[in-house]
Amino acid sequence: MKQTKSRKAILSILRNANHPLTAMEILRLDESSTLNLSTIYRALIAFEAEGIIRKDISVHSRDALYSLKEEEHGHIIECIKCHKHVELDYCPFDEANRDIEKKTGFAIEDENHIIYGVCADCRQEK
Amino acid sequence: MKQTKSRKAILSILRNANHPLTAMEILRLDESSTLNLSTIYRALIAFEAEGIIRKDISVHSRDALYSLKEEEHGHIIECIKCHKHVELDYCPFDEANRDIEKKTGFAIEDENHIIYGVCADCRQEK
DNA sequence: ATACAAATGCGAATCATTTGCAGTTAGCAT
DNA sequence: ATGCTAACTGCAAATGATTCGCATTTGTAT
Repeated sequence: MKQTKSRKAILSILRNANHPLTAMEILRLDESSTLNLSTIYRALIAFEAEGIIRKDISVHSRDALYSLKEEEHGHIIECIKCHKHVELDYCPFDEANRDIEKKTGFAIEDENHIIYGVCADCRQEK
Repeated sequence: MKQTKSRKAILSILRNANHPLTAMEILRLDESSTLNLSTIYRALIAFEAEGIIRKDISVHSRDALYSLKEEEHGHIIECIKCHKHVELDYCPFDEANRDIEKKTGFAIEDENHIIYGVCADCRQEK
């Protein structure tokens, strides 16, 4: 995989953002305005194949979200009523994932970083 | 919400299938060949709003998967290399989800029915 | 420096999903 | 039963994120 200016810029944008980004957001966050959408998509595909980044798709929107993979990861909890996001700074699924690995032989990647639920506020309104 | 022939047919197809379906698959599984894709999509949106069905989107394909919500639910484990699907007939996240609920006040919906990993075969090939 | 595979930019193609609109129904009230 | 109306449907066209073809450029190994 070649180290190009575009790819460095994309990684840097992902690194600086503290939340997952869409391809379009990466385009807009590029200060030099030199990135091309196709290039971004192709780079993201390459990064994902390398295991450098993660791709998430929220059920409520059509576009994919990309974020750097880091050793420690948390999760985003999204309210299915008001779409509010709350961050969880640890992974509560480690144990369950190890259990699945034992039972299925799969090496679980824990790629589902968006957890859905109804937040306390929306629960009360009911 | 009106009970129409189309909607009954769609629910019946979802009920008979023992795995999540795309809108196109529902169309093809309609024996009477009377369903229309737009109708299917609109019905699925309505069902989802009612909380009757669940919508999943795999990171590796472009189309959404729909399945009836049932009291007991399992998960699909998808290999990120060969895209093979394996079904898990129970939910390994109950405990973790209860933990998140306690910590955040969210009522977790456990909507991520697709779990990603690398299957035993693909792990060996490496 | 040279060479060649990999990456890029542009526009055009894909294709699941949505939408507009005119015609049809379910289901409630009379 | 009958009528009414909002909800539903069918069709074709629009949408919009993502992908692709191809000619050109660039990174890096030799």
